[in-house]
Order: sequence, then structure tokens, then C-alpha cells
Amino acid sequence: MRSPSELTTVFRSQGMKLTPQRQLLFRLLHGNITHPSADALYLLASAHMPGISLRTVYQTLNDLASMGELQQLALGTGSARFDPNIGAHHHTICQRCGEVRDVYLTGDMPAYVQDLAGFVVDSAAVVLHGTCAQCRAGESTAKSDNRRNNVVYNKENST
Amino acid sequence: MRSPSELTTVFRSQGMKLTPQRQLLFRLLHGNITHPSADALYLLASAHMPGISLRTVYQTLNDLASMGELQQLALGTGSARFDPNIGAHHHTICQRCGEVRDVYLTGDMPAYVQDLAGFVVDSAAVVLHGTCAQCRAGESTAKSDNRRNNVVYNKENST
DNA sequence: ACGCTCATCTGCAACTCATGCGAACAACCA
DNA sequence: TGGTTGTTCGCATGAGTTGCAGATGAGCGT
Repeated sequence: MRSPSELTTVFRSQGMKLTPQRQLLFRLLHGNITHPSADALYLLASAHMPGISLRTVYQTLNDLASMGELQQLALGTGSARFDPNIGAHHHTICQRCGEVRDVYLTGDMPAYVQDLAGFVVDSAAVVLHGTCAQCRAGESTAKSDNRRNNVVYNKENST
Repeated sequence: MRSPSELTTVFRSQGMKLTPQRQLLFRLLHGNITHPSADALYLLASAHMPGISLRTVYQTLNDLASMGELQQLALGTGSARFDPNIGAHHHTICQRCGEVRDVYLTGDMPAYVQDLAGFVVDSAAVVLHGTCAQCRAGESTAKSDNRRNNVVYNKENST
């Protein structure tokens, strides 16, 4: 998403008001790479502005998301995660600790799809499930050997 | 997932009982390509067995999923979807009607990932968002031209 | 066939995440 | 400074899912 000062301009130009709550959330989200949930952001915001409402956090996140300043992620972890990085990228999610990180795919995309049956693709989301380095360090390293390393997938197709 | 008769054997061998409710759900799920939600499956099951409980449907779906017979999909559409196809495949989801379909990626995977920072990938999920043929047929075809066709993504990387 | 045992089913309550609503509030402009 | 109007806040509500406990019935031994 854009910087807090840029967002100030954008919001004003659309007849939206620049409240202290919004300014705080802009600052807390800008450059934030933790993919916070609404609740996590609420806790963080509460530390800076006691009394701020969870409802306001949801409202602002939805506003930013519908303006295209935030990406809303449904990773199946219970609550939605928000990502101020709106460039083309994808995510890893640790099955042990739940941490979400941005990743960038390289290599020769595009990949083609068999039999789209007239479906027109707008966007693609890739989620890599696995175990992060910190969590692996805290376990016996033996069983991690039978896992695919650094590879997204080998051959697809089966049933 | 395996056939209803195979599941019968598996369940019995694990000390689990073969109730009429489970047998019905096995039949309704086997070969089902509609990616039903728990509620959708409940409605379908109710037509065959009035009085079956939604709670039982959830229970059985969770059992099958934890046994690896079902894939549980979190597509951000409110409720979880269940897919008896547990082979390596991915999904399209129509932003208009919500329909989920299986797709198979071709071309020379693997795609490599920049800077996994020690993260070990277990599995990858690709979700293609877009518009299905039926929904496109029901709209003016003009605006669909500026969408990418049949391409998962072009170049990745940005911020 | 019968009865026993324990897994399962069912209905309801509870829980999580998210949104609708309306009154109080405050940012912005004249 | 005062008025307008978008915003905030707290509560109620809604969707989706799970916990719980009593009733039920599948599977086993006899």
C-alpha cells in the first residue's frame, strides 16, 4: 500500500476524513510484513491508542482493501490476514506456528492450465504449506528429509 | 477418496462403526466434483435421509479429512469446501457464481522460489480467481477482453 | 437371537470471526 | 466558530463451526 502521507491525499480527495484512528492504522500497516489479522492489528493499535474500537479496525481494513491498498488473504487459519504488499507475490504458511511470509516465484512462468473450459483467469494465488526454519530448528531434523525442498511441485496430474 | 466399499473396510479396521449416515455420506461424496460445503452436503443428505443432523455431517467430513480421504479447501468464500479428489490438482473459483472446479497444471513445473529462508515446502495450493464460461455468457462480452486468458501469471516480482 | 458395550448421532449451547445499526462524535469547509 | 457529514464506537446480530451430554444403535460375544 502507499505511504501514510500518500494515503492522506487519497482519502481527502475522495471526500473521506483523516481521523487519528486511520492515521495510526496507516502507520502500523505501512511496510508491515507480518500479515496481521484484524484482531492482531487491533491489539497493536490499542497499545498506541487505548480505546480504539475493533469495529474501526475492521472498517479501515475493509476500506483499504476495497481501494486496492491492501490484499486480503484467506489462508484457512480462522481469520483473514491483511497484506499491505499488493505487488504480485505469493505466500508461505508454516503449519506449526502459523507464520505467513511473502515469497516471489521465479523461473519461466507462465504455467499453462489444462482444460480451463472457458474460465478466464484474473489472478492466481499460490500458497506454500510447510514448516519454517525456526520451527524446524526446534525439532529433530530427521523427519524433514523426506520432504521436498525448494520445489513447489514436481509433476501435477493424478486423480 | 476411496470408494464407499473400501471406506467400509477402512473404518471397520480402525474400530469405527459403519452407520447408515456415514454410508450415505460416503456415497454422496464419492466422485462428487462440486466441492460441496458442509451445509450443501447436509441439504443433499437430508433429501435422502430426513432427520440427519448437520452435526453428523461436520463430524464425518472432519473424520474423512483427518484420515486423508478428503481435502478441505479454505477459499475465502465463507464456508469450507470439501474435495474428495485428493490427487495433486488445483482449483478455479468463479468470482461471480462461486463455482469451484478442479484444474491440472501442465508445463514444466517445478517453479522455483526465491529466498525460502529455510522454509520447507510440504504442498502447494494454486487458486485461480476469475470468471467461468457460464457467467461470461450471461454478460456483455466486451469487458472480458482486457483479461489474461489461459495464463496463470506473467512475470512475478514487484512490491 | 439376545444383550452388552462403546462409538456415534442428535440437538442445543457456545464460540469465533465478521458485519449491521444507530447514537455520539469529530474532521473539514464555509 | 458553526454546521454538515463522514466516522467511531459499542452492542446486537449473523454465519460457520465445534463442545457437550444424553439418547441411540452398530458390532461383538454368547
